[in-house]
Amino acid sequence: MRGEDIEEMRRLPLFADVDPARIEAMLRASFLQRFPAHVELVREGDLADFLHVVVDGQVEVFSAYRDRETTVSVLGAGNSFIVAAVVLDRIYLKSARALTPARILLIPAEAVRRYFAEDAAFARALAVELAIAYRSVVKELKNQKLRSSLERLANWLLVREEETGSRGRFELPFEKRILAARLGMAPEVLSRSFAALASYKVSVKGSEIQIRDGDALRRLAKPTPTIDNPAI
Amino acid sequence: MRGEDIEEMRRLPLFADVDPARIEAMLRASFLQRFPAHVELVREGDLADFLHVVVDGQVEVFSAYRDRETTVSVLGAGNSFIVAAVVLDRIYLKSARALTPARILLIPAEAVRRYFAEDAAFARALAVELAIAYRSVVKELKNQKLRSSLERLANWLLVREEETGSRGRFELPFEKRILAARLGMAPEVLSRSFAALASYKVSVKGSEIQIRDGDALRRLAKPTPTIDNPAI
DNA sequence: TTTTATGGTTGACTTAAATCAATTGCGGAT
DNA sequence: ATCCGCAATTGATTTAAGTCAACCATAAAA
Repeated sequence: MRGEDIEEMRRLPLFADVDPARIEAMLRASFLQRFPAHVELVREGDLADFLHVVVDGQVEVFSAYRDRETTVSVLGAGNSFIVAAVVLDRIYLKSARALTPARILLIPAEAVRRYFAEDAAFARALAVELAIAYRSVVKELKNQKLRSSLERLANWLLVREEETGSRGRFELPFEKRILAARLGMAPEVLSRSFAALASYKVSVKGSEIQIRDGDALRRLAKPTPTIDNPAI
Repeated sequence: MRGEDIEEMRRLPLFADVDPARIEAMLRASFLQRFPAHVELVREGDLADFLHVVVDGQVEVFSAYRDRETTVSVLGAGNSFIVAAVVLDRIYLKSARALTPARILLIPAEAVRRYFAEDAAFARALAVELAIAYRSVVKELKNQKLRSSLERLANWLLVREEETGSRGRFELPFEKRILAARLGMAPEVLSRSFAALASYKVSVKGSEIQIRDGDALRRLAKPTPTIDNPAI
């Protein structure tokens, strides 16, 4: 990996408070690689070989079972994935593919485990990363088990709206069929859910969403921090 | 906490490789408490005050939303819970109640965070604990999103059968309505699913389950390690 | 500009699961 | 042994979501 790239990567939250010399050593063993869209990055069932960090682009994390497939999350710049499999030296539980052309930082699993064992600050950073990841999956599980499709969509829209600056309109960050898989419904159900949200003053024109009555949508969505607040 | 209790607790996986003096200090600040059945141990939304470890008895971890409620997991001796909330100093995402009379080890959150910051071995033990917990929630999310009720029940039975020594018969470890909530279905659906499994040679008599044709059940369940193997 | 491929929408229908209501079964208390 | 209370089951029905098929919209390629 090149010096300037290393400079860019060392600020990742993964390396918070870690001795710079150690970060440097880890990064020197790593690869910053470009992938075209649609490429499979990791395959469920394989032994974890690299810790992945999305530098730019979008990555879809998904899982297939029999003839079904579901999207677990869609990651953007700064997100790392498959940390748990790397730390435990286990197989991947999920697959991942590039949704757009993407740059991914690949840190060899064996290096991650070595520094995890040697460097207390890095072990703590990983623990914090894992704790956050754990909580977000728990929220997602509750979202799935406790809500209908329409409620999941309504809440997703509210979170997105907030994340994009609460200006009452925003672009979908990816295709609707990906959103449908992410929210755990068939694409047709997503279409109909959007149609149903018209009566709550939500307009959809292609990938452009407009929320013309946030309060009405919130009354439907009934958001709760222990599912919807990504910061807690 | 009493000396003999401390002796019993220091062998917990949470304390693997941690300096005995530090374990002792942490345990001296802790409480080993008895709770009667049905008591609420932690409430979703409260700030995490203690790391909980089940010493004996059963604990149901659940979450309520609007007029619905779902069981996230049922824990037994040796399991710790709400590790992530304690490490991050955040609110609980889930509630917990004693399902049976239970003894719980309560380690003050503030002590956990102090030793997490000071003791590298403890930080690592927590990271491993979190990584394992993370992976089990991911499996559960996939189980929910990719399988029907009947498939979830069939796979749960196979896992249980294996865990109890593969002898073709075992007892349900808790009430059927808890199992229904755990598997994400209404109690009536569980009843009907059990009835449907009769044609796969599964007999149910109260809480006694008999699997008379494991292969037939496996053909229906189609278990996959990345959802069903608790060891990976 | 037309063609073509693909994503998205809509309609009709099926299936899975939840709900409501009425019993039944069972274990503990008396 | 009998009663009580709750869990579990069963039946009838509703509702949510998935499926299949046709069609429409849009954007890239010819």
